Amino acid sequence: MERAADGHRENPIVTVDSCLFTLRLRRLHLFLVRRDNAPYRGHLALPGGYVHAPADTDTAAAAKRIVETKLHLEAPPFIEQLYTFSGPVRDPRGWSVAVAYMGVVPQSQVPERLPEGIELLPVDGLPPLPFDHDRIVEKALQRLRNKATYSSLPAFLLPDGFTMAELQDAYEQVLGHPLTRTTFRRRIGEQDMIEEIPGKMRGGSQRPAQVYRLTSTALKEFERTI
Amino acid sequence: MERAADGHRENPIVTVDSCLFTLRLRRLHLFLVRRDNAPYRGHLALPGGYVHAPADTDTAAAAKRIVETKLHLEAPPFIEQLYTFSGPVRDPRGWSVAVAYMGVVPQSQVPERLPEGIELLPVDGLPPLPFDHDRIVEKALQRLRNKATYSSLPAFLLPDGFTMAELQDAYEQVLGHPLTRTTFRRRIGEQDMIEEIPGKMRGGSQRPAQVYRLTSTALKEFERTI
DNA sequence: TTAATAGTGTCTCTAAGACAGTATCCG
DNA sequence: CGGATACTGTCTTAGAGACACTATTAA
Repeated sequence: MERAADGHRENPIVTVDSCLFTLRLRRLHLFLVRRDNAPYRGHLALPGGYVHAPADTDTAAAAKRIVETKLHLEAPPFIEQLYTFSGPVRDPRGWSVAVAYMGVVPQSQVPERLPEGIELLPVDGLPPLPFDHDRIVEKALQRLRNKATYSSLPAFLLPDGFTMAELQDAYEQVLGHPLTRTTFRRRIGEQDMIEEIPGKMRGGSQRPAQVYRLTSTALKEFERTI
Repeated sequence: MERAADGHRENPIVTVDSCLFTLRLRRLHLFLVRRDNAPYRGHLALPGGYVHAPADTDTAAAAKRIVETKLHLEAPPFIEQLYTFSGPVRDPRGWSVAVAYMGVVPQSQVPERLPEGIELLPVDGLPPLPFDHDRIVEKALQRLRNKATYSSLPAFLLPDGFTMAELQDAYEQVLGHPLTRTTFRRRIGEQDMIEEIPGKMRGGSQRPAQVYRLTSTALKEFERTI
C-alpha cells in the first residue's frame, strides 16, 4: 500500500455503469441512454457516470443516483453489483475502473412512452455499444440467466400480482428455453417464495388464475447440494 | 459522464486486495501479510496495494503483481474477481475503491517455512483485520463455499495427483460438513472433471488408491437446472 | 355445450443415499 | 491370514418429467 516513489502511478478514473432489464411485450429489454457528452456523444450506451467521491456513500449509491438521474426510474426492486472492468483503453479518457451494476425493473414501473434520450431495446439484436459496454451487457445477461436457474430473480420483472403462467413465462424469457409446467409449479411451490393474494383471481374467457405476490422484497435463492 | 462543474468531485483512491486460501494440515487457511507502511503499520491484513495505472494492464494484473511481490507466490492456479468495496471510511486515507480478488493455492506450492511477514492462519479464528478486510474475507469464504457446491474449485487446493479420498476431504473442509462417499464418487465421475493418472497408485499398509488429476486447468462448473 | 386455460393426480424413470460385499495392499 | 482402506453392486426411496384428468370461466 506504499505510495510509489517513481511517480509513475496515476489514479484511475472511477465510473459506474448499470445494466437494467425489463420485460416488454414478453421479451427481455435493456435500458440505454443517448450520451450528451463526449466521448461517444450521441451514441447509445449504458447509463453511467463518475463516482462523486464525497457525496456518494459508495458505488451502489452512485449507481442509484445515476439510474434516477439518467433513466428517471425510481429504485429498481432488484439491483446488485455485477463486476468491475478496468484497463487503459476501455475509456478514451484514460486508465479507468468501471464498477458495473445489474438490475431488473417490472414493466409496470416503466412509462409507456419513454422520456427523450432513453431507449429500451430487445437484448437479442443490440447494436454495438461504446466503451466495453458489450462485454458488460454480456456478463449481465450471463448473471441474469444464471440466477434464473436458482433464485426468484425473474419474479422481480413482474408487477406485484402475477399468475403462475406469467411467472413461468418470465423464467422462460430470461432462460431462453421452455420449462415443464408441472415441474415448474412444484419447484416454485417448494421454495416459499410466492404467496397467493387471497381471493384475487384473473381470467378472460376461461378459468380464472390465482394471483400471487412475492413473499419477500429480497431475492430468494433455492437450495443446492453437491 | 460529464465532468462536475462544482468542484466537489475528487477521484477515489483505487486499491486491490486479495484473499488467498490454502489447505494446511487438512484445514482451510488464509494468507495475511504484516503491513510495513501506514495506515495500520504492523497489523496483519490482506495483501493489497495501489493499482499502478499506466503499468498494470487491469486490476487483475495488479492483483497478480501484488500477490507475487507481497506473498512471494507464483500465479495461483485459481484466482478471480470477488467484489468491489467502496466508501469514504473503509480506508483512512480517504474515499476509496478496493477491487477484491479471491483465489486458492495448493499446499504443494507453499513453502514449509513462510517468509518473514507472511502468515497463514486458519479461517476459523481469524483476528479482527484492519480496513473492511473482515467483510472481504467473509464474502470470499461465502464465494468459496458456494462454488464448492457446483464446481471443481476445491480440487485447485490439491496438488496434481490426488486420491478420491483427498478430493472428498478438500470438498468437506471447504463446505464444513461431511459428504456421502458413494454419491460424491458418482457426482464427480459424471462431471468429466478429473482423470486417472494411468497406473499411478498410492497407499500405505492397505489397498492403494487410484491417483487423479484435473482434466483442465480451468474451473469446471456442474450442470444445474431450474 | 364448447373452447380455453387453470390446476391436480398419477405413472414411470432416473438419481440419491445407504449399505453390504469384493479387491488389494501390508505385515 | 487379519487388518485396513479402496472400490463396486444393489436396494430403497425420493424427485423429475410426462401426461391425462378435473375445474372454472365466457360465449
